Amino acid sequence: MFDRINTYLIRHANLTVEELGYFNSILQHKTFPKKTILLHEGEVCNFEAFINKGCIRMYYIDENGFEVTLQFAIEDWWVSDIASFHDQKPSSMFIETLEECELLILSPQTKESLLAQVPQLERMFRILVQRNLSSLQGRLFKTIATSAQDKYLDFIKRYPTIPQRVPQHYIASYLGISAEFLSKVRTKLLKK
Amino acid sequence: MFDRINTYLIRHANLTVEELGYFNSILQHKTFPKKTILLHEGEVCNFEAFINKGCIRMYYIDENGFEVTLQFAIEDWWVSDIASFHDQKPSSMFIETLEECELLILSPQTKESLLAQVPQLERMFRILVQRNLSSLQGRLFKTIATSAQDKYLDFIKRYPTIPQRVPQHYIASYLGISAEFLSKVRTKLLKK
DNA sequence: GCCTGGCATTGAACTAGGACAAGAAAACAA
DNA sequence: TTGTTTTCTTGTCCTAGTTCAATGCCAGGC
Repeated sequence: MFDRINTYLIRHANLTVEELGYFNSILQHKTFPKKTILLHEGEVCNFEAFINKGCIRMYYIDENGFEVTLQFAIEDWWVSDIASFHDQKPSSMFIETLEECELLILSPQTKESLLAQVPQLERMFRILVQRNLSSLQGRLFKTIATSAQDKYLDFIKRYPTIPQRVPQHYIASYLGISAEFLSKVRTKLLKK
Repeated sequence: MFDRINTYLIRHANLTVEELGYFNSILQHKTFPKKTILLHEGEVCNFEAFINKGCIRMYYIDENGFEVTLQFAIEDWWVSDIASFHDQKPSSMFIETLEECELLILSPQTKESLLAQVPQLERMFRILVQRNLSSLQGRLFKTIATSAQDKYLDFIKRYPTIPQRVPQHYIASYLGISAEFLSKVRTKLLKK
């Protein structure tokens, strides 16, 4: 049950066996069926979850019902609305399971005490957020600067396993194009 | 010289007078004329700089010379390509002064020793990056989901002082629209 | 005082991608 | 198996925003 996260932790922080054990001991293990909404817009996000198994999508919806997928997350990823979690303020996004999911969960309180007990995790989480930030920067650039086709090609190159796991129209909403147009882009690519 | 940053530090971390003094003591104070490129694409970013005075722009350029402004930064902001700075790998962005700038600079080494001396700063920097991430998430959403006009209105509301300080075509490149179209949007708004 | 180069504006022609509608094809449930 | 829902495709028409080119504007250097 803790194999994945321990492998992850060993790679990203060097903890003693006791620290690792403590980390494991405060995690809450939960499973959720497919299509469970873990966080609604307007709610406060009270989890930071490590995905042990499954696939999750984070997305926004605007006034007109238009959806933008912010992120797909699979095994070994952390999911949370960090801003909401950290400041305990209402979130403006949704988080939803796309498959049955097995999660290891930190609450704001357990995370606090974890950081108090194992201060060097502060650094691990910082680096995690930094990487996230940096990849989001690159994505914003591509979203603005490149064509639908290039964004799609880039996506399947970067995340080769995702297209097999999630409906195509969610990928469109990640790329910032309509589902119909993505379909057209794909047929054009297949003809070559 | 350290007024601004100390006000900032007191607000964001609670340091003792000695810690504050130590922080100040390792900062490198530098000024740069307008239009100085502080970081070129391909270079390793070796600064994390607090803006004491001035205005800075971070941007990407693609193969065709198309520019995307990632960020404007003014007084009280930190600027750096965090990924490049942290991993000491080549950056893919440019950082340029738009006005004469007065900066307080950390190098990778001084930042390391600062964090070693004053561990609770680890948290301050993490929160800084978290806020950044969260606002970039919101921006990506708006970039994808809203019209040019709404993006512009949102921008001037969020950053009311920026339009007076930077050329308009840079704002267009921040919003992800052409300079010409921004001009058309503006004249349309003025007619109302 | 005048020239020069960066900015902003405007218009005309064009295009990438959107919206809508309708059908086909999977996926799922019972 | 059959009905139901969700997903994917394809075509037609449409529009927000681009590109290009021309013009004017002003700020700064000498």
